[in-house]
Amino acid sequence: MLESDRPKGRGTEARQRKARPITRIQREKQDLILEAALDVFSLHGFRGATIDQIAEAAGMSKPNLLYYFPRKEDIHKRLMAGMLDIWLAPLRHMDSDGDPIPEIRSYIRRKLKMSRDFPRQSRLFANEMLQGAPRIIDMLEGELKTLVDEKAKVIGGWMDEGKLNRADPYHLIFAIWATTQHYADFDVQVRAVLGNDRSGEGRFEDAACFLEQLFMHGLKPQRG
Amino acid sequence: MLESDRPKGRGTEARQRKARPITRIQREKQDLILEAALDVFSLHGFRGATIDQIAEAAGMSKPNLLYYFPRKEDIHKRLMAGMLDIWLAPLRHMDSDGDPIPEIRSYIRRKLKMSRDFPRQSRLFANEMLQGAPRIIDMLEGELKTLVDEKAKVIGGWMDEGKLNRADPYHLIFAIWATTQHYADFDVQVRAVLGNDRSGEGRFEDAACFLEQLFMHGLKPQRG
DNA sequence: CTAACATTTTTCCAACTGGTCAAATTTCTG
DNA sequence: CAGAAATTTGACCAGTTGGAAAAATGTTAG
Repeated sequence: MLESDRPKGRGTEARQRKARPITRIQREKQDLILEAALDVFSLHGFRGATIDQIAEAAGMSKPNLLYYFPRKEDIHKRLMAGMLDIWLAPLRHMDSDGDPIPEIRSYIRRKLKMSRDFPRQSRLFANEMLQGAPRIIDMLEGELKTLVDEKAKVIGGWMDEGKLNRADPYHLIFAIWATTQHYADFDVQVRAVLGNDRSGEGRFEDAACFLEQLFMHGLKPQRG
Repeated sequence: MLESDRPKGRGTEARQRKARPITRIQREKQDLILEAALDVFSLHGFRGATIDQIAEAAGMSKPNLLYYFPRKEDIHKRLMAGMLDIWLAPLRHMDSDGDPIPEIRSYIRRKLKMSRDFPRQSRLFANEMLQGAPRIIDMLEGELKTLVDEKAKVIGGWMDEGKLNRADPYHLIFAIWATTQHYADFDVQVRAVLGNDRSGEGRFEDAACFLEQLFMHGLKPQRG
């Protein structure tokens, strides 16, 4: 039987039975491990990543790593939680009392900034999605859906007021997610296509301009 | 040392040393294997997938599978080639002599159809991208870049003629890729958010309508 | 039918996997 | 500094992994 299908019995904090205060070393080493694990998991996915890889990247032995996170799953779970906060923040921030056009414009910018500043988190998320989101499906159907439903209603309201062209708010959100994530998740492809010249820093500025234009005006010229 | 980093010496067709004609059984079994492997690789990525899984999905023993594809890599390589054909076809099909607006509109439709009809290929591609495209980086910088450069020039020409709003053609292509792939790669998320009601057949029709509207008109109403 | 070839199965292996355990070492607290 | 607690290490384990070898079984052209 494969390890990813096997049900796990115990909870996360197997080692801290008596809720001792967390030491300095504990915090430092845990951060070190999570940092290394983010590299590895975001590159190979849960199944493709190994504890040895993570331990080596964190500069410690495997048993030592397992002292802090008794199971591979535990590390992944922690990363997942942190990542989801980052991932959801830009949408959470969209203000129903603001002006529709600037609100959406700045939502796009925030989401794109997230792709630039936290590409590994984005890829971690993408990896989980590709695998059918086995470890966060509940969160998708709960927290995420709730948030999206709420924001879709807001956007729909703006459209009712004639402040935005009528369109499906859900698919609009999908489109923003997709276009912004692309620059983190498909980074290699973007670099390969743009070549070395335009794949550096200016890349994200170009993307921001383009996306703003796309979402605001579309492609069809307004003279015919 | 990890298997993904280890250099491989021999070529693909280790077993067919004297170029014998391919038998009926060979073709059938190879197809069966590739079909099964597409399931597994697209779900777990190269490192996460195991030969055992593929063999079981194909209904044969592991050594039997290895008789047809001596190395795990060989299967993946074959899938990659087939996938790239499918992946590139919609863009190849865009006609520089056609009308810009309808051409782009139908390109979007073709690409979205690809996501609907070949989601596993799309996810296989996405998996490879997330991992930094180690096995197809040459193809990206060669074949793909060439094609995109060519089509970007075409689109740029259309813009020069005033038939399209001015925008960066490369980022336009990225946006079309991103938005259409999303429905294959992030299928779970889309389903989770839309719920059971609207996540069925109509989903892709809704998406097509939305994307058409987005790329043609954008969000800003044209009365101010 | 039968020899030559193609296919399949059985057995096996060394490396890697996630994880355990007890002993050794380091760090903190009084 | 001493003792207790926290941390690190090395040895180990059972299951999995990609793959090899050879024997056993099918298939087919002459």
